[in-house]
Order: sequence, then structure tokens, then C-alpha cells
Amino acid sequence: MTTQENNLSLHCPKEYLLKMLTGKWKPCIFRYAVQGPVRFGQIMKLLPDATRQALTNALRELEESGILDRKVIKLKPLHVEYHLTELGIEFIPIFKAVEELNLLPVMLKK
Amino acid sequence: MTTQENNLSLHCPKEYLLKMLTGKWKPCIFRYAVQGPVRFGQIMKLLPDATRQALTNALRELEESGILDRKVIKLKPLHVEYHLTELGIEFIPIFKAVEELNLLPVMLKK
DNA sequence: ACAATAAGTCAAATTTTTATGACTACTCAA
DNA sequence: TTGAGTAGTCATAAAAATTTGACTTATTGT
Repeated sequence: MTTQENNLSLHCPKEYLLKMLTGKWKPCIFRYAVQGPVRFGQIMKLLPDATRQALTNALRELEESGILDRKVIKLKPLHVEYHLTELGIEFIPIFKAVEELNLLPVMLKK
Repeated sequence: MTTQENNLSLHCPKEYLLKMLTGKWKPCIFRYAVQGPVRFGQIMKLLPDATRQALTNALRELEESGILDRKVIKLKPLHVEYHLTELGIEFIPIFKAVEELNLLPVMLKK
């Protein structure tokens, strides 16, 4: 493993990967999507502090990363559904690892 | 789980946790530290694109998060050693999960 | 006393990310 | 044809993260 290969920020898939899941809202959205397909307005309600713009950005990025898939549902009032792709499903273990950590001691120190 | 509890960015430990490990250089430094204690100058050489300032920032943040411990070694030329704390060790599974992903297909699409 | 090495700090500039507020597109139903 | 509902876009502003380049501290060897 050379120095260059170790520089995650520029060359390594691992950093690239973490970037896919980070940002102010992407982790939240990802976690909702794990539960099942989510719609735009639904996320808006679940994350009242996020703006439309913030959510569309996050959703576009998750889409571009190949984690979420955008599906327009032509029903009564038009809907847009986002759901995990196969790749997205592969990311679940990362969140599982995160959730398995007991952060209480850390939070309390703050 | 209420809406508020789900808003990782503001209220949930999971987002707080992800924040501990993200940023331009923190993941790299963390991965080095997993191998064993690292020194400032050593990291500088390993990450030639990172500036002193960037590294001290990252190291301070990792320290404040309780992931790394800073130890001054009063030897020949003064040294500063950073090593994983117990909490830091608990983070390893997250990176393991990251490393277990096969990102080749993703990288190729870009 | 002086230079060298290791590990920084500081203020300012730049870049990236996120927020604000106004406006748009499409579909359906009355 | 008008209005309601859903899902946005766009330009700009503000905030946060990162970089730049000069300066600092502490210790040791000569």
C-alpha cells in the first residue's frame, strides 16, 4: 500500500464511500429508506428542520451515488418514491455497526 | 421513535457519531491509528496533500471526540504520539463494514 | 549562544456546504 | 379554467470547512 493509495481523500474508495453517506441530512434519509420506500413530502415532515432545497440536494446526491433510486408514481396526486438500490442495501451493515455502538458515555461527557 | 429522535443531525447520537469520523482527513488518520500509534510528522508524510493546519484540526477533533489520545513523548527530539482510545477501538467495526464493501462497480461508473 | 528538529499556532482567504425566499411544472377534480 | 396537491428549480446569502503563509515553542546537539 503506497502513500498515494492511503490518501483516502483523493484516491481511496473508502473515503469516497463515507462521503456518500455523510452530510447534514443524508444519514437520516438513508435510515428512513432502509425501512421502506420514502416520498419527498414524507421526508419533509419527518425532518421539519430541513428545507426543500436541502432535501433535494441530499436526495440527488444519494441518487448519484447509486444508493437511492427515484421512481415517479403516476397516481392520484403525482408521487415520487425513493427506495434503496442493491448498492444501497449493501450499505446497511455500516449503519448497523454505527447503531451497535453505545454512545451514551460520549454524549454525557459533552 | 419520534420525529425529533429521528432527526439525526440535531438530536440523534448516530449522526453525532458519524460526524466524529468524517471530514477531509479524519478517516485517513483514524485508519492509520488503527495500525498503531502515529506521530504528527509521520501523518504529514503519509498525507502529503494535507496541510499542518488541516492535520492539527483533524487531530484535535478526534481528540475531543475521545477517539484519539495525545501523548507527549519527551525523548531525543520531542515527539507527540496519537493512539486510539478504548472508544476509538469501538469504532473499528464501522470501518470494517466500510472495507467489506466492494466499491469497484461504483468507482467505475463515475 | 545558535541552529536544527518536531509540533505546533494565528489571521486571513478560499472553497464547500447549507439556508432563504421566490418561483415553476405536472396532474387531477370541480 | 381555476385551484389544490406534490415535487420540485433557481439565484443569492450565510455559514462551515479547508487552505495559505507567516510566525511560535520546546528540546537537544555543537
